[in-house]
Amino acid sequence: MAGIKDVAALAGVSISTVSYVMSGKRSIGEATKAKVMAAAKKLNYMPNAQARNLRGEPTKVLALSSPIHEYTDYSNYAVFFFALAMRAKRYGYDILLLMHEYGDQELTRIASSGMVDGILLLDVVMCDARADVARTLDLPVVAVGYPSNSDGIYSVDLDFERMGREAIEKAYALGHRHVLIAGTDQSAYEDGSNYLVRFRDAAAKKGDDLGVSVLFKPSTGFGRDDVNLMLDEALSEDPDISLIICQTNAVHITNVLNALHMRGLRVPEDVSVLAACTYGLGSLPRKVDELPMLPNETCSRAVDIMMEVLQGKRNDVGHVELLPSRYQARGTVAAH
Amino acid sequence: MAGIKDVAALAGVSISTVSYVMSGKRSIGEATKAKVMAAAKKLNYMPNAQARNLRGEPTKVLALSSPIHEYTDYSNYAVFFFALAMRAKRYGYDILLLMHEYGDQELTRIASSGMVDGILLLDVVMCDARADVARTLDLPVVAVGYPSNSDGIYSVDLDFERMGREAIEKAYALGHRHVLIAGTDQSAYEDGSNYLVRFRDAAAKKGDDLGVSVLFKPSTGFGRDDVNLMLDEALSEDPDISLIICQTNAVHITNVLNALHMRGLRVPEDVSVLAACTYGLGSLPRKVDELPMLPNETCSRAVDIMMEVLQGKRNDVGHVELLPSRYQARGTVAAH
DNA sequence: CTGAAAGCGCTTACAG
DNA sequence: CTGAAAGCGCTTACAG
Repeated sequence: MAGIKDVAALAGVSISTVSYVMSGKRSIGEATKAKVMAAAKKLNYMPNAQARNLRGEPTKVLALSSPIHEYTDYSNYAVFFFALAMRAKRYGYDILLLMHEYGDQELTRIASSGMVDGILLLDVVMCDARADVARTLDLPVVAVGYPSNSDGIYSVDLDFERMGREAIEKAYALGHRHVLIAGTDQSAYEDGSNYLVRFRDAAAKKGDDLGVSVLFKPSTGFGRDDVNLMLDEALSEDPDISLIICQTNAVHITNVLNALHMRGLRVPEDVSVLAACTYGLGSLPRKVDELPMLPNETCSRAVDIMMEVLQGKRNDVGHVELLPSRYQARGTVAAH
Repeated sequence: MAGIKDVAALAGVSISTVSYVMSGKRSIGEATKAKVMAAAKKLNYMPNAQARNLRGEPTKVLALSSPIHEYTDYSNYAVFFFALAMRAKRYGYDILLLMHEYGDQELTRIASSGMVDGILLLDVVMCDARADVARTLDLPVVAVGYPSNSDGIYSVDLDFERMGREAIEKAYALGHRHVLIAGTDQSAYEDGSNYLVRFRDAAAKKGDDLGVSVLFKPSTGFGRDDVNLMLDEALSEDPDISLIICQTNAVHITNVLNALHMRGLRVPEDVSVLAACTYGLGSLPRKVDELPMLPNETCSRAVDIMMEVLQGKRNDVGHVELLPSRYQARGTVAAH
């Protein structure tokens, strides 16, 4: 691995000259510059990043803390990963992956290692230990997700409470008075998975306000039998359900549609179906009205904010940015 | 951010003493050690990784090169990501993500930056430019996948050629003489996606040897209509097809099963269905016989080999390790 | 049992 | 237009 000394020796100049040629921070005689360039190219020289970092230059690496849980859905995760990484790349930043279950220790370790310029947080829970640790670090932290302890970090998220309210308002406007929220795994709600809880609770609250009955059923699984059991329970508790909001995934929703079909219920004539907080259902063969996650939007924004902070353009730690979702109509929600 | 000087000052000792206490590479008086530990804890001190690296210590970071293509399936990717990252974590290594479309320039940059101890390659194509670059680096490179230019790196992969042969051998043994391979997107084959090509070509070759007709149909999409069109074409070209090998994904396979059902064809009585080179179909409601990818096995092995190389335990660059797949019988393949 | 000093590969004031 | 030297935060021979 060629170092700056090797290049200097080969070009017959001092190492500072090599450094200045590489950085372009000083005007250099054409002849010298050419010699240095030739030597650098010949030796395949690139400055050692560690040495630059020691001098206080940015590492051009962002840490991405994304703890893995039992119920972690790899495919949804990947979308966020990629979105963040792609955006970071546009700014010349690489991503260092941290996926410990307990992300907070990890954070301290990486922050003091000096290997990254900032930290991105994924899979944020309502009360996130990492947000508290962030306060003690002298590195900027931007969360995709909105913890309750959000001072000390920057947060970007969809406005899930608004999404929950809008879903029920829309239902109300269309004449629905009995709504079922078919949720995902119970444990995800108990662990405080941010968006699930916010959406559900805001929907329930709005239901109370408007006089819309909102029944919540977490799922025990996504298979046909699980779905049938869930529907049996729900319909026996409230036979008047006319709108089902699925806060789940493609497989589950497919099975819900199948189950309704089997019961002779037409969509949307008899029952309306809406997917909320879901990913990329648009590419599936079976279309459903959707209040989708917008991972690209949130992740892009998170990286943009990180860049603004790193460039010293903002100084409002604790700022929370909530983006609106976009309703995708696909013909499965109708008036009742 | 507290440095070694701060700790030394607070503890009233020299920085070398602090260093030795932290590393444990020298015996230190109990009193001094206690003072240093207390100071370090109080200041939340952790050694700066950049500085250590400059001194030649390992960075404990592995680069993961995983170029993104148009047809990249995020969810499958994620499985490999996670498997590699989890295994690396067991050895105390973090992962630095590189996802440029042209991974080779990226590789040179990272290698000379000194930020990583080694490089892992994902999404390897038949003739992979990155493998050639690897030769010029003085960092170990381990590929998950088996390029044709595999000297200069270490490679780990499933034995897809063997998998292809075994699929046809099994078909032959069960009396099938007309087999359809329903493939994924044509472009994936054209780009030389390693495993797809190896499996298909080995299957075709074995078909020739045994007198089994092997028809290959790439897919134009995974939806119901795409599948029906593909089946129409295939069955008109060879009406005697009795086994369909799907080299695709869950959505596609589901639609193949549906399409067969619609045509009044029973599985496996009339047509057998086998999934090959697929991911985690076991968790889907609809079970299918499968020759699955084993991402955990391959990725674990890749990281293990990387560690062996880093520890100087092996010196056989160019080594290729091919792991056998495991046939998962689930009742959709029968005698004909 | 502990410390002063060299050096890892760079960048950047300070000189000329 | 170019160079000699200090220093980033560590580790480790070299001394005592």
